[in-house]
Amino acid sequence: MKLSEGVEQAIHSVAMLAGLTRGGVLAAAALAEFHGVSPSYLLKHLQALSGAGILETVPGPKGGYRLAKTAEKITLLDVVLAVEGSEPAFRCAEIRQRGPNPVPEKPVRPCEINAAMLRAERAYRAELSRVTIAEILGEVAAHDTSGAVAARGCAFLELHERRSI
Amino acid sequence: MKLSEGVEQAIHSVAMLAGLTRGGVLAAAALAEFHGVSPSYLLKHLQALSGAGILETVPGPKGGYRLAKTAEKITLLDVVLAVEGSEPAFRCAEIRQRGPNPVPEKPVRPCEINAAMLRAERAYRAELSRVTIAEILGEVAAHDTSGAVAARGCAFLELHERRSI
DNA sequence: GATTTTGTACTCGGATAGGAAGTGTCCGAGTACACATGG
DNA sequence: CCATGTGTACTCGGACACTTCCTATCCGAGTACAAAATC
Repeated sequence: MKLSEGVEQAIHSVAMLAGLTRGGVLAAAALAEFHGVSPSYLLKHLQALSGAGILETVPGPKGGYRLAKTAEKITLLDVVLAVEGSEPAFRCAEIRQRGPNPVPEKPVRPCEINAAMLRAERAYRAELSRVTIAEILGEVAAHDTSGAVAARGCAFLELHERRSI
Repeated sequence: MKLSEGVEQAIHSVAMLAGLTRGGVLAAAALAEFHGVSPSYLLKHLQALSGAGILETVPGPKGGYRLAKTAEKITLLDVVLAVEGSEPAFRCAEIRQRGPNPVPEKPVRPCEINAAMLRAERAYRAELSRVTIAEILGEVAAHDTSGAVAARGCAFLELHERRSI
Protein backbone atom coordinates (compact mmCIF):
# COMPACT_ATOMS: atom_id res chain seq x y z
CA MET A 1 0.00 0.00 0.00
CA LYS A 2 2.32 2.64 -1.15
CA LEU A 3 2.44 4.76 -4.24
CA SER A 4 5.60 5.27 -6.19
CA GLU A 5 7.51 8.48 -5.95
CA GLY A 6 6.83 9.24 -9.60
CA VAL A 7 3.15 9.87 -8.98
CA GLU A 8 3.87 13.08 -7.19
CA GLN A 9 6.24 14.24 -9.90
CA ALA A 10 3.67 13.40 -12.55
CA ILE A 11 0.88 15.33 -10.87
CA HIS A 12 3.04 18.37 -10.28
CA SER A 13 4.20 18.25 -13.88
CA VAL A 14 0.67 18.08 -15.21
CA ALA A 15 -0.31 20.97 -12.96
CA MET A 16 2.55 23.03 -14.29
CA LEU A 17 1.78 22.16 -17.90
CA ALA A 18 -1.75 23.35 -17.30
CA GLY A 19 -0.37 26.83 -16.77
CA LEU A 20 1.15 27.38 -20.18
CA THR A 21 -0.69 29.13 -22.97
CA ARG A 22 -2.44 27.38 -25.82
CA GLY A 23 0.05 26.04 -28.34
CA GLY A 24 3.00 26.32 -26.01
CA VAL A 25 5.06 23.38 -24.91
CA LEU A 26 7.55 22.74 -22.13
CA ALA A 27 10.58 20.48 -22.36
CA ALA A 28 10.92 17.61 -19.91
CA ALA A 29 14.31 18.96 -18.89
CA ALA A 30 12.70 22.22 -17.77
CA LEU A 31 10.11 20.36 -15.70
CA ALA A 32 12.80 18.26 -14.08
CA GLU A 33 14.92 21.29 -13.31
CA PHE A 34 12.00 23.17 -11.80
CA HIS A 35 11.10 20.26 -9.53
CA GLY A 36 14.68 19.30 -8.80
CA VAL A 37 14.32 15.69 -9.88
CA SER A 38 16.13 13.39 -12.24
CA PRO A 39 15.26 14.34 -15.85
CA SER A 40 15.53 10.80 -17.15
CA TYR A 41 13.27 9.46 -14.46
CA LEU A 42 10.67 12.16 -14.93
CA LEU A 43 10.78 11.46 -18.64
CA LYS A 44 9.76 7.91 -17.95
CA HIS A 45 6.55 9.02 -16.28
CA LEU A 46 5.85 11.72 -18.83
CA GLN A 47 5.96 9.01 -21.45
CA ALA A 48 3.42 7.04 -19.47
CA LEU A 49 1.18 10.09 -19.32
CA SER A 50 1.62 10.57 -23.02
CA GLY A 51 0.70 6.97 -23.69
CA ALA A 52 -2.42 7.38 -21.58
CA GLY A 53 -3.57 10.31 -23.68
CA ILE A 54 -3.09 12.90 -20.96
CA LEU A 55 -0.13 14.66 -22.56
CA GLU A 56 0.84 15.44 -26.13
CA THR A 57 4.40 15.46 -27.32
CA VAL A 58 6.13 17.67 -29.84
CA PRO A 59 9.37 16.16 -31.06
CA GLY A 60 12.49 17.91 -32.20
CA PRO A 61 14.05 21.15 -31.06
CA LYS A 62 11.50 23.59 -29.67
CA GLY A 63 9.63 20.46 -28.74
CA GLY A 64 8.25 19.34 -25.41
CA TYR A 65 5.05 18.35 -23.69
CA ARG A 66 1.64 19.94 -23.45
CA LEU A 67 -1.73 18.82 -22.14
CA ALA A 68 -3.72 16.70 -24.56
CA LYS A 69 -6.99 17.94 -23.10
CA THR A 70 -8.14 20.76 -20.88
CA ALA A 71 -7.23 20.77 -17.20
CA GLU A 72 -10.93 20.48 -16.37
CA LYS A 73 -11.02 17.06 -17.99
CA ILE A 74 -7.94 15.63 -16.28
CA THR A 75 -8.57 14.09 -12.90
CA LEU A 76 -6.09 12.94 -10.33
CA LEU A 77 -7.29 9.41 -10.97
CA ASP A 78 -6.26 9.67 -14.62
CA VAL A 79 -2.73 10.60 -13.65
CA VAL A 80 -2.43 8.02 -10.90
CA LEU A 81 -3.67 5.20 -13.09
CA ALA A 82 -1.41 6.24 -15.93
CA VAL A 83 1.67 6.08 -13.74
CA GLU A 84 0.82 3.27 -11.36
CA GLY A 85 -1.14 1.04 -13.69
CA SER A 86 -4.82 0.30 -13.51
CA GLU A 87 -4.70 -3.05 -11.76
CA PRO A 88 -6.48 -3.04 -8.42
CA ALA A 89 -4.25 -2.87 -5.37
CA PHE A 90 -5.73 -5.97 -3.79
CA ARG A 91 -5.30 -9.03 -5.94
CA CYS A 92 -7.34 -11.91 -4.61
CA ALA A 93 -5.28 -15.02 -5.21
CA GLU A 94 -8.30 -17.12 -4.26
CA ILE A 95 -6.31 -18.90 -1.63
CA ARG A 96 -9.53 -20.63 -0.66
CA GLN A 97 -8.94 -22.89 -3.61
CA ARG A 98 -5.51 -23.86 -2.47
CA GLY A 99 -4.50 -26.18 0.29
CA PRO A 100 -5.81 -29.65 1.02
CA ASN A 101 -9.45 -28.59 1.27
CA PRO A 102 -10.26 -26.47 -1.76
CA VAL A 103 -13.66 -24.95 -2.21
CA PRO A 104 -15.45 -27.55 -4.30
CA GLU A 105 -18.04 -25.51 -6.20
CA LYS A 106 -16.86 -24.54 -9.66
CA PRO A 107 -18.93 -21.40 -10.12
CA VAL A 108 -17.28 -20.10 -7.00
CA ARG A 109 -18.83 -16.97 -5.58
CA PRO A 110 -16.42 -14.05 -5.44
CA CYS A 111 -14.58 -13.99 -2.17
CA GLU A 112 -16.36 -11.68 0.27
CA ILE A 113 -13.03 -10.34 1.44
CA ASN A 114 -12.06 -9.50 -2.09
CA ALA A 115 -15.41 -7.80 -2.63
CA ALA A 116 -14.94 -5.64 0.44
CA MET A 117 -11.41 -4.67 -0.53
CA LEU A 118 -12.49 -3.75 -4.04
CA ARG A 119 -15.36 -1.69 -2.65
CA ALA A 120 -12.85 0.30 -0.64
CA GLU A 121 -10.66 0.79 -3.65
CA ARG A 122 -13.62 1.97 -5.69
CA ALA A 123 -14.24 4.58 -3.02
CA TYR A 124 -10.61 5.62 -3.25
CA ARG A 125 -10.72 5.98 -6.99
CA ALA A 126 -14.04 7.74 -6.90
CA GLU A 127 -12.58 10.33 -4.57
CA LEU A 128 -9.63 10.83 -6.87
CA SER A 129 -11.78 11.07 -9.98
CA ARG A 130 -13.74 13.84 -8.29
CA VAL A 131 -10.76 16.18 -8.28
CA THR A 132 -9.53 17.74 -11.48
CA ILE A 133 -6.24 19.46 -12.14
CA ALA A 134 -8.17 22.66 -12.76
CA GLU A 135 -9.69 22.47 -9.30
CA ILE A 136 -6.31 21.94 -7.73
CA LEU A 137 -4.98 25.03 -9.43
CA GLY A 138 -8.04 26.96 -8.37
CA GLU A 139 -7.54 25.94 -4.75
CA VAL A 140 -3.93 26.94 -4.84
CA ALA A 141 -4.76 30.32 -6.36
CA ALA A 142 -7.51 30.92 -3.84
CA HIS A 143 -5.20 30.42 -0.88
CA ASP A 144 -2.21 32.09 -2.48
CA THR A 145 -3.20 35.56 -1.38
CA SER A 146 0.24 37.00 -1.75
CA GLY A 147 0.53 35.60 -5.24
CA ALA A 148 4.02 34.37 -4.56
CA VAL A 149 3.41 30.79 -5.67
CA ALA A 150 1.62 31.83 -8.84
CA ALA A 151 4.32 34.37 -9.64
CA ARG A 152 6.97 31.74 -9.24
CA GLY A 153 5.30 29.39 -11.69
CA CYS A 154 4.51 32.12 -14.18
CA ALA A 155 8.04 33.44 -14.14
CA PHE A 156 9.39 30.01 -14.87
CA LEU A 157 6.91 29.45 -17.65
CA GLU A 158 7.71 32.81 -19.21
CA LEU A 159 11.32 31.78 -19.27
CA HIS A 160 11.01 28.26 -20.61
CA GLU A 161 7.73 28.03 -22.49
CA ARG A 162 8.05 27.51 -26.22
CA ARG A 163 5.39 28.72 -28.54
CA SER A 164 5.25 27.03 -31.89
CA ILE A 165 3.90 30.11 -33.63
CA MET B 1 -0.36 1.28 -5.46
CA LYS B 2 -0.36 -2.35 -4.68
CA LEU B 3 -0.90 -4.27 -1.50
CA SER B 4 1.40 -7.06 -0.47
CA GLU B 5 0.35 -10.64 -0.86
CA GLY B 6 0.44 -11.13 2.90
CA VAL B 7 -2.61 -8.94 3.45
CA GLU B 8 -4.88 -11.52 1.93
CA GLN B 9 -3.34 -14.30 3.98
CA ALA B 10 -3.69 -12.24 7.12
CA ILE B 11 -7.36 -11.47 6.56
CA HIS B 12 -8.20 -15.06 5.75
CA SER B 13 -6.32 -16.19 8.82
CA VAL B 14 -8.16 -13.78 11.08
CA ALA B 15 -11.44 -14.90 9.58
CA MET B 16 -10.62 -18.50 10.27
CA LEU B 17 -9.48 -17.77 13.82
CA ALA B 18 -12.82 -16.08 14.40
CA GLY B 19 -14.44 -19.46 13.93
CA LEU B 20 -12.86 -21.28 16.82
CA THR B 21 -14.51 -21.56 20.22
CA ARG B 22 -13.61 -19.45 23.21
CA GLY B 23 -10.31 -20.51 24.73
CA GLY B 24 -9.23 -22.49 21.72
CA VAL B 25 -6.13 -21.71 19.71
CA LEU B 26 -4.84 -22.68 16.27
CA ALA B 27 -1.22 -23.20 15.34
CA ALA B 28 0.29 -21.14 12.57
CA ALA B 29 1.30 -24.33 10.79
CA ALA B 30 -2.35 -25.38 10.58
CA LEU B 31 -3.37 -22.02 9.13
CA ALA B 32 -0.62 -22.23 6.56
CA GLU B 33 -1.54 -25.76 5.59
CA PHE B 34 -5.20 -24.89 5.23
CA HIS B 35 -4.43 -21.94 2.97
CA GLY B 36 -1.62 -23.66 1.14
CA VAL B 37 0.97 -20.98 1.81
CA SER B 38 4.44 -20.86 3.26
CA PRO B 39 4.29 -21.36 7.05
CA SER B 40 7.29 -19.18 7.76
CA TYR B 41 5.94 -16.33 5.71
CA LEU B 42 2.49 -16.51 7.23
CA LEU B 43 4.13 -16.52 10.65
CA LYS B 44 5.69 -13.19 9.86
CA HIS B 45 2.32 -11.58 9.31
CA LEU B 46 0.74 -13.30 12.28
CA GLN B 47 3.45 -11.74 14.40
CA ALA B 48 2.55 -8.36 13.00
CA LEU B 49 -1.10 -8.95 13.86
CA SER B 50 -0.06 -10.04 17.33
CA GLY B 51 2.02 -6.91 17.77
CA ALA B 52 -0.93 -4.80 16.71
CA GLY B 53 -3.12 -6.32 19.39
CA ILE B 54 -5.37 -8.18 16.99
CA LEU B 55 -4.19 -11.66 17.87
CA GLU B 56 -3.06 -13.30 21.08
CA THR B 57 -0.38 -15.94 21.19
CA VAL B 58 -0.05 -18.98 23.36
CA PRO B 59 3.50 -20.30 23.40
CA GLY B 60 4.67 -23.83 23.82
CA PRO B 61 3.13 -27.09 22.67
CA LYS B 62 -0.64 -26.90 22.40
CA GLY B 63 0.03 -23.27 21.68
CA GLY B 64 -1.06 -21.13 18.77
CA TYR B 65 -3.01 -18.00 17.94
CA ARG B 66 -6.42 -16.73 18.86
CA LEU B 67 -8.24 -13.44 18.45
CA ALA B 68 -7.39 -10.83 21.05
CA LYS B 69 -10.85 -9.29 20.75
CA THR B 70 -14.19 -10.25 19.30
CA ALA B 71 -14.67 -10.45 15.56
CA GLU B 72 -17.15 -7.59 15.80
CA LYS B 73 -14.37 -5.27 16.93
CA ILE B 74 -11.83 -6.20 14.26
CA THR B 75 -12.15 -4.27 11.03
CA LEU B 76 -10.46 -4.88 7.74
CA LEU B 77 -8.60 -1.62 8.27
CA ASP B 78 -7.07 -2.94 11.47
CA VAL B 79 -5.66 -5.95 9.65
CA VAL B 80 -4.45 -4.00 6.62
CA LEU B 81 -2.68 -1.38 8.74
CA ALA B 82 -1.10 -4.03 10.93
CA VAL B 83 0.41 -5.79 7.93
CA GLU B 84 1.13 -2.91 5.59
CA GLY B 85 2.02 -0.27 8.11
CA SER B 86 0.06 2.84 8.90
CA GLU B 87 1.96 5.34 6.79
CA PRO B 88 -0.16 6.96 4.10
CA ALA B 89 0.36 5.63 0.59
CA PHE B 90 1.06 9.04 -0.85
CA ARG B 91 4.10 10.63 0.69
CA CYS B 92 4.36 14.26 -0.32
CA ALA B 93 8.05 14.95 -0.69
CA GLU B 94 7.26 18.65 -0.98
CA ILE B 95 9.05 18.84 -4.25
CA ARG B 96 7.87 22.41 -4.46
CA GLN B 97 10.66 23.24 -2.08
CA ARG B 98 13.28 21.68 -4.25
CA GLY B 99 14.75 22.96 -7.45
CA PRO B 100 16.11 26.40 -8.17
CA ASN B 101 12.93 28.24 -7.22
CA PRO B 102 11.78 26.91 -3.88
CA VAL B 103 8.60 28.14 -2.29
CA PRO B 104 9.79 31.01 -0.13
CA GLU B 105 7.19 31.07 2.63
CA LYS B 106 8.35 29.17 5.67
CA PRO B 107 4.96 28.28 7.14
CA VAL B 108 4.23 26.62 3.84
CA ARG B 109 0.63 25.65 3.33
CA PRO B 110 0.13 21.93 2.86
CA CYS B 111 0.37 21.02 -0.77
CA GLU B 112 -3.10 20.95 -2.31
CA ILE B 113 -2.19 17.83 -4.23
CA ASN B 114 -1.13 16.13 -1.06
CA ALA B 115 -4.37 17.18 0.60
CA ALA B 116 -6.43 15.69 -2.19
CA MET B 117 -4.51 12.44 -2.16
CA LEU B 118 -4.87 12.11 1.58
CA ARG B 119 -8.59 12.81 1.32
CA ALA B 120 -8.89 9.91 -1.07
CA GLU B 121 -6.94 7.68 1.22
CA ARG B 122 -9.13 8.66 4.15
CA ALA B 123 -12.12 7.55 2.09
CA TYR B 124 -10.37 4.27 1.40
CA ARG B 125 -9.63 3.65 5.03
CA ALA B 126 -13.08 4.73 6.11
CA GLU B 127 -14.58 2.15 3.79
CA LEU B 128 -12.31 -0.54 5.21
CA SER B 129 -13.02 0.44 8.80
CA ARG B 130 -16.71 0.04 8.08
CA VAL B 131 -16.36 -3.70 7.51
CA THR B 132 -15.73 -6.04 10.41
CA ILE B 133 -14.56 -9.62 10.30
CA ALA B 134 -17.89 -10.63 11.83
CA GLU B 135 -19.76 -9.02 8.95
CA ILE B 136 -17.60 -10.80 6.42
CA LEU B 137 -18.36 -14.12 8.04
CA GLY B 138 -22.05 -13.23 8.16
CA GLU B 139 -22.05 -12.44 4.45
CA VAL B 140 -20.33 -15.68 3.61
CA ALA B 141 -22.77 -17.68 5.73
CA ALA B 142 -25.75 -15.89 4.19
CA HIS B 143 -24.73 -16.80 0.66
CA ASP B 144 -23.48 -20.25 1.53
CA THR B 145 -26.86 -21.90 1.18
CA SER B 146 -25.47 -25.38 0.75
CA GLY B 147 -23.32 -24.97 3.82
CA ALA B 148 -20.34 -26.45 2.02
CA VAL B 149 -17.96 -23.63 2.81
CA ALA B 150 -18.93 -23.49 6.45
CA ALA B 151 -18.68 -27.25 6.76
CA ARG B 152 -15.21 -27.19 5.30
CA GLY B 153 -13.98 -24.63 7.79
CA CYS B 154 -15.67 -26.30 10.74
CA ALA B 155 -14.27 -29.70 9.86
CA PHE B 156 -10.78 -28.27 9.74
CA LEU B 157 -11.23 -26.47 13.03
CA GLU B 158 -12.59 -29.60 14.68
CA LEU B 159 -9.47 -31.39 13.58
CA HIS B 160 -6.84 -28.80 14.52
CA GLU B 161 -8.31 -26.59 17.22
CA ARG B 162 -6.65 -26.87 20.59
CA ARG B 163 -8.58 -26.18 23.73
CA SER B 164 -6.54 -25.27 26.74
CA ILE B 165 -9.06 -26.70 29.16
C1' DG C 1 3.03 -45.62 44.50
C1' DA C 2 3.89 -40.62 44.61
C1' DT C 3 7.02 -36.93 43.73
C1' DT C 4 10.73 -34.77 41.68
C1' DT C 5 13.81 -34.29 37.97
C1' DT C 6 15.13 -34.45 33.45
C1' DG C 7 14.53 -34.72 28.65
C1' DT C 8 12.16 -33.98 24.48
C1' DA C 9 9.08 -32.20 21.20
C1' DC C 10 6.57 -28.54 19.84
C1' DT C 11 5.36 -23.60 19.72
C1' DC C 12 6.35 -18.68 18.58
C1' DG C 13 10.03 -14.96 17.85
C1' DG C 14 13.54 -12.51 15.46
C1' DA C 15 17.48 -12.45 12.36
C1' DT C 16 18.96 -14.04 7.74
C1' DA C 17 19.19 -14.97 2.06
C1' DG C 18 16.79 -14.50 -2.66
C1' DG C 19 13.95 -12.07 -6.16
C1' DA C 20 10.81 -8.74 -8.19
C1' DA C 21 9.70 -4.06 -8.81
C1' DG C 22 10.70 0.76 -8.31
C1' DT C 23 14.52 4.08 -9.12
C1' DG C 24 17.93 6.16 -11.81
C1' DT C 25 20.71 6.35 -16.11
C1' DC C 26 22.29 5.69 -20.67
C1' DC C 27 22.32 5.81 -25.79
C1' DG C 28 19.57 5.80 -30.28
C1' DA C 29 15.67 7.70 -33.70
C1' DG C 30 13.69 11.79 -35.37
C1' DT C 31 13.04 16.79 -36.34
C1' DA C 32 13.78 21.87 -36.95
C1' DC C 33 16.88 25.36 -37.29
C1' DA C 34 21.28 27.39 -39.08
C1' DC C 35 24.74 27.65 -42.09
C1' DA C 36 27.19 26.92 -46.24
C1' DT C 37 26.92 26.33 -51.06
C1' DG C 38 25.39 26.77 -55.68
C1' DG C 39 22.35 29.08 -59.06
C1' DC D 1 20.10 37.98 -53.78
C1' DC D 2 17.52 33.55 -53.45
C1' DA D 3 16.97 28.58 -53.26
C1' DT D 4 18.74 24.28 -51.98
C1' DG D 5 21.42 20.92 -49.64
C1' DT D 6 23.83 19.60 -45.57
C1' DG D 7 25.20 19.58 -40.95
C1' DT D 8 24.34 20.16 -36.23
C1' DA D 9 21.99 20.58 -32.00
C1' DC D 10 18.18 19.55 -29.55
C1' DT D 11 13.99 16.78 -28.48
C1' DC D 12 11.55 12.43 -27.11
C1' DG D 13 11.66 7.20 -27.08
C1' DG D 14 13.02 2.78 -25.48
C1' DA D 15 16.68 -0.39 -23.59
C1' DC D 16 20.07 -0.97 -19.68
C1' DA D 17 22.24 -1.08 -14.38
C1' DC D 18 21.37 -0.20 -9.31
C1' DT D 19 18.67 0.03 -4.93
C1' DT D 20 14.92 -0.89 -2.08
C1' DC D 21 11.25 -3.55 -0.46
C1' DC D 22 8.53 -7.77 -0.63
C1' DT D 23 8.96 -12.82 -0.50
C1' DA D 24 10.68 -16.86 1.47
C1' DT D 25 13.52 -19.25 4.86
C1' DC D 26 16.30 -20.71 8.80
C1' DC D 27 17.75 -21.16 13.56
C1' DG D 28 17.16 -19.77 18.58
C1' DA D 29 14.16 -18.83 23.14
C1' DG D 30 10.50 -20.59 25.77
C1' DT D 31 6.91 -23.86 27.43
C1' DA D 32 4.16 -28.10 28.40
C1' DC D 33 4.02 -32.77 28.35
C1' DA D 34 6.10 -37.34 29.08
C1' DA D 35 9.13 -40.38 30.83
C1' DA D 36 12.49 -41.78 34.03
C1' DA D 37 14.69 -41.68 38.44
C1' DT D 38 14.27 -41.18 43.37
C1' DC D 39 12.03 -41.16 47.92
